[in-house]
Amino acid sequence: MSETRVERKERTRRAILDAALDLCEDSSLVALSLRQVAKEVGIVPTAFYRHFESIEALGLALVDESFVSLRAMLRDVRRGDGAVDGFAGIADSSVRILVDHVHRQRQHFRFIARERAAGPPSVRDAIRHEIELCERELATDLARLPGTEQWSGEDLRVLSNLIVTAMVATAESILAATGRPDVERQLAENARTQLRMVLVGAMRWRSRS
Amino acid sequence: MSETRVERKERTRRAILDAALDLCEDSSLVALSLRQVAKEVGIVPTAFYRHFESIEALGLALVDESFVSLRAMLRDVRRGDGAVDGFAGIADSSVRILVDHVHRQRQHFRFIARERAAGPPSVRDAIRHEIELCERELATDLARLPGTEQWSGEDLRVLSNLIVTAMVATAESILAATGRPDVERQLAENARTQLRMVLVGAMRWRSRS
DNA sequence: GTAGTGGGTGCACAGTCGTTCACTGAATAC
DNA sequence: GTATTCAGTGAACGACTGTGCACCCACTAC
Repeated sequence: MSETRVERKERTRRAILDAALDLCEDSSLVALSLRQVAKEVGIVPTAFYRHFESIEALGLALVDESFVSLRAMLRDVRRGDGAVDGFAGIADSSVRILVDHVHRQRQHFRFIARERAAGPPSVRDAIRHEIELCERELATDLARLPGTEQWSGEDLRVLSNLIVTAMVATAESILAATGRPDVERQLAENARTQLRMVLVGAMRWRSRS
Repeated sequence: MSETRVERKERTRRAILDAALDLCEDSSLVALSLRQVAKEVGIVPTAFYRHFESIEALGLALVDESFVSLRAMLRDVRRGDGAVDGFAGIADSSVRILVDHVHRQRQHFRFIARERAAGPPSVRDAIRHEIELCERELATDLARLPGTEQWSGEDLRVLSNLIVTAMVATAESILAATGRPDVERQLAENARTQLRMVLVGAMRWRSRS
C-alpha cells in the first residue's frame, strides 16, 4: 500500500473533475462555484485548493481531458473502420464514428461546445488552440485523398476548417437532440450529406495557381 | 409631454438591455446577476422587476433584439449590394456584408454565439429556433440560384444548414479576432473561399431521385 | 382639482460566495 | 520509533446574491 497516499489524492481530483463536468452541464464554468463542486464531491470548500488553485485552472484541466476524447475520435476516423471506398464511404464511416463518440463522451463534447464560446477567456483560448491543431491534423489527412494533389496548403487548411466546423455543429445538434432518436438519426443523415457535398465540391476545386 | 411616462420606462428598459449586453460580454447570461445589472443602470435592484420578471426573461428579450440585427444582415445579403455575377461574386458580396454587420452589431452577434451554447435552456431553445428559421429563409433563396432547379427540398435545407453553420463560425472567429485586422482579413478571405467551395460543390450535386 | 397609477426607493431577510487561518490525524520518510 | 508531510477540517470574515415589503411622489386620467 505504498501508493495509497497519492492514489487517494488522484481519486479526489477525479471526483472534482467529474463533479464540475456534471454541475456545469446546463450552465457554464463561469457560473460554477467552488463551493458547489466541493459539496458535490463531499469535501470542505477549502480542500478544493489542494487540487486546483481556481475554477479557471480546473477548467483548463477539463479542456486537456476533453481533447483526449476528441483526439481518440479523430484517430478512429483516420483509421476509417468499416469504410467503403469512395467519398460516400468516407462520409458514412466518419459520421458514424462521430455520432458514436459523441454519445460515449457526452460530457466532454458538451463541455467543449459550451466553453468554446462562453468559458473564461483563458479556457476559450485553450479550446480554440486545440481545435486549430485538429484542423491541421485533418489537413494532412486530406492531402492524402485522391484529387487534392495540387491543392495549396492554404486551401487544404480552409477546407479542413470547413469540415471541422460542420462536424462540431453536428456534434452540438446531436447533443441538443439527446433522447429523440428520430431527430438524431436525421441529423446524422444530414451530416453525411453535408460531408459528401463538401467532398464532391472539393473534387472539382482547383487552387489558384 | 403626454408620452413622458412611457418614454421614461422605455428608456430604462433599453438601459437594462444595454447593461446586460455589456456585462455578460465576457462571461454569460447564466453568470449575470440582477444586482450587477441594476447597479450598472443606476437603479435599485428591486426596480429591475418593473421591467423583467427574471434574468432569463431579459435573455429572451435580448434574443429577439439580436435576431433583428441578424435578419437585417440576411436582408442585405439577399439584396446582394454590389455583387458581381457568378458564385464568386455572390460569395464575395455575402462575406463582405457579414463582416460589416458583425462589426456594427458586435454585441448582438457575440450574444447569440455565446448563449446559443451556454445560455439558460429556454434561451438556447429560442436561439436554435431562430437559426432554424434563418436556414429556411436561406433555403428558399438557394432555390432561386441557377443549378438547384432539381434539388429536393431536403437537400436545400441541408446545404442551407451547412452555409449558415460556416457563416456563424466565421462570425465567431471574427469576434474573437477583434483588434487584429490582419487576422480578420485572413478569416474573411477563408470564409470567401469556403463559400465558393460549397457553391462549386453544390453546382455538381444531384439530389437522389 | 383630485384620485390613482406605477416607476423607483430603502430596508431587511436568509443564503451563498471566495478566501483566511489554525487545526487534526493518518500515511509517509528516515 | 520518531519526525514530517499534507489532504482534509471547521470556524469565521466581508462581500454579494435574489426577493419580499412598505413606502414615496411625479405623472396621468378623468
